[in-house]
Order: sequence, then structure tokens, then C-alpha cells
Amino acid sequence: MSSSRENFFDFIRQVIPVPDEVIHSIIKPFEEISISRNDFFLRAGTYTDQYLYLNKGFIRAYSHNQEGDEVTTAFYSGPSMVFEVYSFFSRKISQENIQALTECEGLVISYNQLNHLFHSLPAFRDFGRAILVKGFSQLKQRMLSQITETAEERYNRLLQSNPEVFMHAPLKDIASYLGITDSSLSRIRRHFGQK
Amino acid sequence: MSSSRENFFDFIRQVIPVPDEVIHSIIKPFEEISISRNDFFLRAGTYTDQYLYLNKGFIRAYSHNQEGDEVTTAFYSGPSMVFEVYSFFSRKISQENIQALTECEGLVISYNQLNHLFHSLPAFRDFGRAILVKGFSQLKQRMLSQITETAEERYNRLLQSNPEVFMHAPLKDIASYLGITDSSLSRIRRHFGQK
DNA sequence: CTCATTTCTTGTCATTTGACAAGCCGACCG
DNA sequence: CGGTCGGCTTGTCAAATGACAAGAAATGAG
Repeated sequence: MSSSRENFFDFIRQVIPVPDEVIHSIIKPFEEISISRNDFFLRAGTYTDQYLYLNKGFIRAYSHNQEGDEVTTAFYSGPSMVFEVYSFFSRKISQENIQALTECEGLVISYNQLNHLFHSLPAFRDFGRAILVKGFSQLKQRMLSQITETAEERYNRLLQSNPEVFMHAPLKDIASYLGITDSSLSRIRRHFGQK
Repeated sequence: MSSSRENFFDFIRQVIPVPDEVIHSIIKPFEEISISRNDFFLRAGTYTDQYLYLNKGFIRAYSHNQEGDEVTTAFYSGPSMVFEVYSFFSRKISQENIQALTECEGLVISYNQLNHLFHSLPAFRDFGRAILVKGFSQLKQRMLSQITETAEERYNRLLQSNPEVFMHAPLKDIASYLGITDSSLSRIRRHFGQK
């Protein structure tokens, strides 16, 4: 069994505790995929029929604002589930780009296969729902942080909770994720370093 | 059939087109509820076993920041589904309050009943997933707006997309939802009125 | 109706952040 | 090796927003 499958097995077990053979039936229809550095998992203006378990690697999602500048909407590092929730589940063109910042490997499943699992395997329903719930509540948390905390507090929070972001993403992309400009992030780093 | 049940019927049909009798089996286990103005559907520090279809009325959700000030996290007006996603699905204590700003009426179902429907009725699985997906992507949209737009643009966006908010919620609660102070909102309103 | 409380506005001033431009530095390439 | 380019920092100034306080207006309780 590939390393991706082994790790996906453990990943699922952590989300929903069910017998091993059930987990195996979940994993079976997934197919191995690798994404080269800088390649796109999803391009704005298109849509992808892939729901990804990212085993290893680092990924950035971004959109564009009205002026056309890139705005980072998410960072993903393996192991985690990666998909653009609206585009994948509504089967519509995506507004968002999802791009590999490093070599990535993982497992994918199509919408139809996912739905088949969803309707035939109770455990996968619970898994899928738990993944949505987790993503949703993390975003709520981030929204609250965006509204109530200063840029410096958000920077520190990211540094604590997601230090690997700083190993893979250029500062300008981290800045737009934090909702500030790259200059401001640079100043925050300097001031914080002095403390 | 109560007005809530009739409207819930139409609400479900708009989300997932399935035969009427299927919709009826979804609605059946829901129970009618009414919430008085200012009463709490969910109080921070507790948890509720209710997943709400809000038929009529207006509801605000809010948390507290580190300084203890209220921060509005969402507004809901009927018809819509109302629940705190993490607290309800993980059955944990909520950090968030959900409070009726007007008399409300709707239908509720417990976690166990919801799970029973979820695992026995394919249509309800699709419905539940669609509700999660919709809430999730709306929040992503709001996050992007928060990061890329000015306070005035966000104010105008809310005015366009959700004018009923201004009929029910005090400005200070709208301000914290927009991520600004009530003074700033007041100034934005004045400047905008002049244009 | 009247009083108390809350909500909203406004003023003043400080702070944060952005816009823009220049410069530094390290990576990569011919 | 020299040059270019992207990423990062820094300076200057302007704009947006917050903090705080005072007062006006609206609301609610008795």
C-alpha cells in the first residue's frame, strides 16, 4: 500500500472511529495523484472534478480582488482535505485558484464517486460532514480573528498555529491572507522581532 | 398544515428537487417552535440540541472578543436554517450566542433525529450537505470582502444584499458585524448619505 | 407621562495601515 | 562574471479607522 493510502487510513480513523475494513472501502476508489511545484490543482474560470486528500506537500488557494491583485484565501499542508467547496459541490466554475507551492502527492476522487460513497457508506457520510464542519468552523474562527484582532495579533496567531506557512509561501502571499499589505507585514515582523 | 411546514416544504424544494412525498418525510420529525423577542436560541457556555428551520423572524448570532465586547457573527432572517455549526455537529459547548431580535417561529429537530434522517433519507443528506456548503461559501465570500474591500464598500454590500438587517438590528451590532466601530459606521452613513 | 437607559452622532486626537517609490539582497541565467 | 529579476525592507506622507468623551435622540419601564 502506498504511503498516501496508509496515511489517509490514519487520517480517516482520527476523524471518525470505525472498523478498519470500513475505512478500506472508503479509500479504495481514491486514485493516486501528484502535483508538481507551481502546477494548478484548480484554475479560476474552470472547474475540477477532484476532491483531494493531500498527503504531502504545500498548497495555496487564492482569488483576485476588483483591482486584479491576488488575495490568498487559504493554505493547506498535508495531511488534509483540499477542494473549493462551492465549485466542487455545486459543479460550477471556480473563482478561486488552487496551486501547489511544493511537490504534492495525495489521493483524489471524482464527484460521482464521492456521491456514491456518500450514499452507500454511512461512515463516509460522517467523514464528509465532519470535514465540512471542520473547515466551516475554522473559517468562522478566522473571520472572528480578522474582525477582533490587530494585524500583529493575527500574524502571531498564524506563526503559532501554522509555522510551516512561513517556510513555503512568500511574505506577500501571507500578507494578503492576513488582510494587510506586504509592507505592513514587513513592519510587523520588524517590530515583533525587537520585543 | 402550519405555515412553517408549508414554507419549509417550499424551502426544501428549492434546495433539492425531489418528489413531494420525500419532502414530507423530511419535514415530519420536525417540531414547531416559537422564540420570543430577545430570547436565546443558544447561549454561549451551553449547547442546544436543536437544528432550526427559521420560518419567520430575525436572529442575531454573536461572540465576545478578548475585551468582552460583543461581536456580531451572523444575521438570519426567515426562511433559513440556523445552527452553530461546530457546537451542533460536534455536540460541544458553544462560544456563540444566538438570540431572537424579533418574535420567531420555525421548526426544530434534534441531533439524533437529524442523524436518523441523514442516514435513512438520501434526499436529506443532499439537503444537509447543500445547507453546509451554502453557509460555508457565503462565509468565504464575506471573508474575501472583509479583506479586500473598505468599510464603506462592505456597508453598501450589506445594504444591498441584506437590507432587512437595518430594520431589526441596532447599528452597533451591524458595525461589529462589518468589523468596524459604531462611530465609524455612523460616519460612513453620513458620508454615504451625502453622495 | 416621565425618567432612565440605550442608541446614535459628532468632535478631537492618536494610531494603524495603505500607497508609492527607492533601495537592498540573494537567486538565477547567459 | 555581470546583470536582471523577484522578494523584502524602509522612508515619507496620506487616508482610514479607533479611542474616548459629550451630547442629542430614541426607546422602554414604571
